[in-house]
Amino acid sequence: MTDYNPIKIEEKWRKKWEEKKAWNIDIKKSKKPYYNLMMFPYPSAEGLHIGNVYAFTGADIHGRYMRMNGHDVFEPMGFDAFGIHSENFAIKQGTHPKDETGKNVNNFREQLKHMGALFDWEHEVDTSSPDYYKWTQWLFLQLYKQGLAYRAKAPVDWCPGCKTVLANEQVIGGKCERCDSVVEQKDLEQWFLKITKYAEKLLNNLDEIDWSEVVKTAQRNWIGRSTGAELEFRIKNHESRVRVFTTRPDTLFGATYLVLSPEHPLVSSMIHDSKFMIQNLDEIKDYINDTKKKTELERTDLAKEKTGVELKGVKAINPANNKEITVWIADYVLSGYGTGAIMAVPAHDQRDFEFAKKYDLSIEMVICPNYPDPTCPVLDEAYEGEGYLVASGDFTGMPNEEAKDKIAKFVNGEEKINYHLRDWLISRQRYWGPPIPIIYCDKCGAVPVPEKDLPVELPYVEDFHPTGTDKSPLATIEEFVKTKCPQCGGEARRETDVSDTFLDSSWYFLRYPSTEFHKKPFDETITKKWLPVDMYIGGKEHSVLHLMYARFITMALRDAGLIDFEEPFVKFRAHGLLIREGAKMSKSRGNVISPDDYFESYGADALRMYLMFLGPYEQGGDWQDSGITGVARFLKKVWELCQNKKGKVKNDPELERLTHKTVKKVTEDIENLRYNTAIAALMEYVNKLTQYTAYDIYCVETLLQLLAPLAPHITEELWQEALGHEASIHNEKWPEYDPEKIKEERARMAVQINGKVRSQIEVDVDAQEDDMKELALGDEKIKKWLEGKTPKKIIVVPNRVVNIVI
RNA sequence: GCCCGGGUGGUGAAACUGGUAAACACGUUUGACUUAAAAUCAAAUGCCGAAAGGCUUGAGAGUUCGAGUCUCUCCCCGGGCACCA
Repeated sequence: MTDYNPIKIEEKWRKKWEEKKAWNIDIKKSKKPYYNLMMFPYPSAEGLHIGNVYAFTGADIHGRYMRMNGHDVFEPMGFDAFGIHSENFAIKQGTHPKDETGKNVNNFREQLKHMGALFDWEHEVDTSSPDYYKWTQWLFLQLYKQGLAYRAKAPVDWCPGCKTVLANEQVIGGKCERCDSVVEQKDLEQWFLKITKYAEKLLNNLDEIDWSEVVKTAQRNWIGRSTGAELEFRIKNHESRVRVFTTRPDTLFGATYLVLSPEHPLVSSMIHDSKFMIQNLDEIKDYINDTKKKTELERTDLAKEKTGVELKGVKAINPANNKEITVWIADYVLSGYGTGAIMAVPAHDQRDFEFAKKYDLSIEMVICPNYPDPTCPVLDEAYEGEGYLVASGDFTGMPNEEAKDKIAKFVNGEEKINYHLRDWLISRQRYWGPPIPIIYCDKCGAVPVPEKDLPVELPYVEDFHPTGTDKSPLATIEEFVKTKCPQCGGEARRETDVSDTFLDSSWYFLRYPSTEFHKKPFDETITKKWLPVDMYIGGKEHSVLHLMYARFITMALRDAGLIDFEEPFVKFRAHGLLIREGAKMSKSRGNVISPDDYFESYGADALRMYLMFLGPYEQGGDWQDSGITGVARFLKKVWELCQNKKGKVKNDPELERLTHKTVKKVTEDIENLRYNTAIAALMEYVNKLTQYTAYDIYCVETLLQLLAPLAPHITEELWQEALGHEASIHNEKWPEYDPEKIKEERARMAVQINGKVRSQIEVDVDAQEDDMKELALGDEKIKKWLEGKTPKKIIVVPNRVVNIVI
């Protein structure tokens, strides 16, 4: 009998599988395609992170399970190698991202090969290779043609750390998601993708797709749909109008002032137009300047007291009651949302209430909870609840919900839906990304690079460091910038910004099956066969980034007639976070687990299984250093079980039942990504088997088949070498169970008195309820407890419990 | 503030439609084997108690013969959104 040497057998099978290309499937001819996708990593210099291994193992088990269920599983892997993260790392190391990336990709690939996953390396993708980013640029051009890519001057978020502008989604609480710097606001001309066009579809489709609920809610929150009305206020003695967005038109009679954001266009025109006769111009200019100096973080700090300035001399007219009201500017009103102006109803909005208190503005209650009792409560905070209208002209007495529509109509308001979602800013003033394929010509304006001229190659630039200006380092490369206009042939300049990394990853799943095609991004027939993706597994940190962008791009490509589906991922599951002994793993804590250490000591099978055993996959796991010995012991037991070929004994009913039960349990658990309990069931099964001196070989075969997706190497070795099968276990069909054979003959029942367990009885499973009752009452312990008292009531749950109530 | 998760032994965690809480593992203790250690095997292990028994799923209330599971109120941890009008 040979000892279990995981390192040796894993190396052996790794080689064999690679030689045979065991997992590669015929993309073109496949009859039962199953696209099993996981989020490709960015190849950092530190190498494969244990969190990657955790994520990929769970996804690979799913793929292997589907494979044994007869599907042609396509499980590609690639590298998100372009982008700020790779570039920042190169800067830190004093290397060049291009040299760095090649090295890291090779390192990652080698590490990934140790996992024993189904990865198909013939379909690898690297977003930084010209063969890939050529099509990222092509994608941009398609969006441009559709009118979904546009250039606009807008207030944008600038990260002083990364020295580039960022998309909205990449600013978390006023800070850069990459480097944590507080972002600043700049007015710059940038390229945007019109994701807002799809806001409604992105939101509505969420109800239909089979995705983890966490991610769906995150996206719903982010899209942030709110319905209301736009109302118009006249300015007294002037032709100007102010439009406001409100979700509470029912409170219009209580609007006692207007607030404009300091950036509101009307504000600057008022300053420059003497007709307005503003009395405190200097004060207003100062306030606007102060606002400009603030970062978004300071401006939106909830803790800070609200500030504002009245536009003295300007009055607006409340359209509901024609009362004159004052007009203010305040930085708590954001220019980017709604119309950049609000009607303030201090009685029914907490923010307005605070502002009104501070500046002593009138607070008029128009919604009252205790109508028709005319006494309204005295407010020490805004009343935001339901009620009936008071002091609201003809609407007085109406329930406020009903009044929303009616008052909006009464003042000719317009129904309006607003979204929190903003267009996707994709320009980056950085080097390591695909140059945006646009040429500027003095005569023709912005001209897209003709598709035949793609890729616009990223030149190898010695000094690729971000400049810190609003220009990318490419702007200093004369040979790159200077070009001819594709339209008129005249002198022209190239766009020098590159696009956001998330554009690279927004379509990579379309590329994988078509990597062999070099003249198109994805082949039509193959795409029809393989997409949308059947299962996508990844982290929830990309809920409103990658996962939303990918959906948007898919919708846009569909509308362009390039694909025929609008949701890229039929099923998405978010895995949990892997932590270590209760704490997050991070470089700064120095508590990051190295997968290589475990590949080389316990082996990949033990590592895979331990990671999955830690807890429910979708919930995350807490790595305990001492824990891996448990699965290592288990694998050793499995090994030994297969070495001693015990005698053939058929029809041990208890063992047969357990075998079928285990098949059922493991099948259901794997299907639902509950790998931890699947492993527990296998452990129980093995513990039982080791107690037997003889059993049918079928038991061991079934065990290995159930274990194969979790521990691919050891099961292959035992299947072929110990049990003598010629073909791979991974080509075996997934075991089935017979529901008839799971049924027990006898059952243990609890006997309770007033709900407390006092004894146990054993019964035939198909016994009559009365027999169970009788057996319970006859039990010695129960008799003692009853002491001759007559039960008031006896409840029998067959094969479970008898509860005697006295 | 709003929206998702979650709170169960010393630890990671199980528990089907409400029906014997703590499966599976780690750790610990004891014993066997060994000169010894490791490995392995066997036994014990929720808490209190010598035992009988009592108590126990974040807290409190409720529904029920019976609640970790359902309802309500509240507390704590993780995450998302947020002066969004």
